[in-house]
Amino acid sequence: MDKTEDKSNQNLFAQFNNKGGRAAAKYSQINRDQNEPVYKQLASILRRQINKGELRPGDRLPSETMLAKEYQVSHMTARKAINLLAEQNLVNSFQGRGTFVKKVQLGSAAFSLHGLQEMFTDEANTSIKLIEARFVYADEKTARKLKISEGHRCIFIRRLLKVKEQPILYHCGYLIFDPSKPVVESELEVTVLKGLFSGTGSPLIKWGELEMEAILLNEEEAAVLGAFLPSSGLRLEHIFYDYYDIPLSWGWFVFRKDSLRLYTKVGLE
Amino acid sequence: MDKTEDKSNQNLFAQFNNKGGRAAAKYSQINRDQNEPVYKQLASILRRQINKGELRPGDRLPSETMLAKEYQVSHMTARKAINLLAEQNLVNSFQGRGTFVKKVQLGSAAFSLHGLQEMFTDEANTSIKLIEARFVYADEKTARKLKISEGHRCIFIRRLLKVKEQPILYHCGYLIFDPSKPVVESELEVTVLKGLFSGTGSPLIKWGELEMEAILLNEEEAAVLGAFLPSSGLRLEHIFYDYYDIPLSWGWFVFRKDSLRLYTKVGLE
DNA sequence: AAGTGGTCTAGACCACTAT
DNA sequence: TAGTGGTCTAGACCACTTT
Repeated sequence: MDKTEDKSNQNLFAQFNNKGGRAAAKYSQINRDQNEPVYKQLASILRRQINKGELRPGDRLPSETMLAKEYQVSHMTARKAINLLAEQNLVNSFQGRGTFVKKVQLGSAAFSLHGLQEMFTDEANTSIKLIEARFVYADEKTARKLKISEGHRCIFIRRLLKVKEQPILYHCGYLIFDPSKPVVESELEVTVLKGLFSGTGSPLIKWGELEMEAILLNEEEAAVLGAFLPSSGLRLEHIFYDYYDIPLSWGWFVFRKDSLRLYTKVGLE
Repeated sequence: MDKTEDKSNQNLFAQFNNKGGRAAAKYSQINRDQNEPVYKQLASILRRQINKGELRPGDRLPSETMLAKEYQVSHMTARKAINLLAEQNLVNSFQGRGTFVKKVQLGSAAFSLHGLQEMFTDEANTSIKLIEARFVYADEKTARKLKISEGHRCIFIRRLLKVKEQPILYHCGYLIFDPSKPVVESELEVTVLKGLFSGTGSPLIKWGELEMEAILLNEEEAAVLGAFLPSSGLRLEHIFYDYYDIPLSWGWFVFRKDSLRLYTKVGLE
């Protein structure tokens, strides 16, 4: 049956398989006395089989019914194990056809800003300096980004984050001036920046748009960040919206190219 | 009971709530005749409540038991709805305490390379030109990246991706020369690049490491990509590993700053 | 002790795909 | 028609937190 399907590409990877097929299952069993949930154990077993090459990209996993029978678990538990692997981008399920091991996909890679969050955790060595905060009237671009009319009153702020006295991150932003919105005052506080990343910040923000791009640092940015010219950097632009979907603030973070590491993995290791 | 918990921050958002508490539930019910699964319907109802501000960041969702009772579904179905919201980064669950609406977290944002995948889908307008492919002996850096000894024989390739005759992406890479590995020949084919992104490529790759950084284009890169100097760009470095966790290839993609858009959203909209 | 999320089951039924 | 994934249930039990 599906034994033949397993055999079809076996030759290329013969070195990985001592027995082939489902004999491999015999080596790892579910341990009910263990604290780890059964579905996680089963997911680990399957992940290990993928890692070893016993299950290769394109291969079909044993059906949920088969897994349930083999490992003495219920259908729902077997499903949960497979769903876990699906969440981890290792397999794909197709109704009526089966579940298949994914090939490595560069397009599924994602660079997280988690590392940025960590910059703020080391509180003892982190300081944020408010360089400037002043009233301005919105120019054309600001008005467009914040969906206000040109000339509307705004607050423009510039801040610099230092870690161990090294300048790391330069932040500029425009806040709509509206005395009825408490976010305006609190946005000036240094804690808010940290809160934005770690999630302890203002609950007035419902959502935000982010865009990252490579830039040439301008003179001001280079000076503030202690970089030479010409020099490249990363610019992270953000617009935050409130619960009416009305923009609250628009701004951008500028990083020296060496102060933000964007690293990720694809596939399984 | 939890009604009091709801009230605690109500004042700030009074304008969003007509009744407050679970009266809101009465407006949306589960429709069993519909094709959409019950758990997705319930997740949508809760998502809508978050979107409207009836459930705000920090608020506790009704317990799974309550949801099950209110919407006449089983415990497991209510859980599945909540898990869906958790996957979408909207809520957090804590055993023994409850499930809470998340605050917007910049650190949880992630920039996907999905857009890159799309560059290759428009096959009619896409062409890949092999600029160079030649044998080289690994220098110190190449040897380190590929975990081989200096002087090991490699193949160095340079390729250019054009979309509608516009140069978009410049790819350089080193492949370990090993006649027994079929990946070497196939890596030279243009289809492989596309496959890497869309997942139809070599199943010999088990995993890969990726790093993105901002760069100043050098003369060669600027010339190939049709950019002026000085000019910034993005560099995506990659190392791919086989099923023995041995490096297969090392290389990098270079983009003009305007040809790769890294955009994402946080929170809910 | 009561309430919360988390796990697991055994069985039912459905939608889809292969044959 | 048989096999696949996908949904749903009613009830059991567990681990944890709050009161």
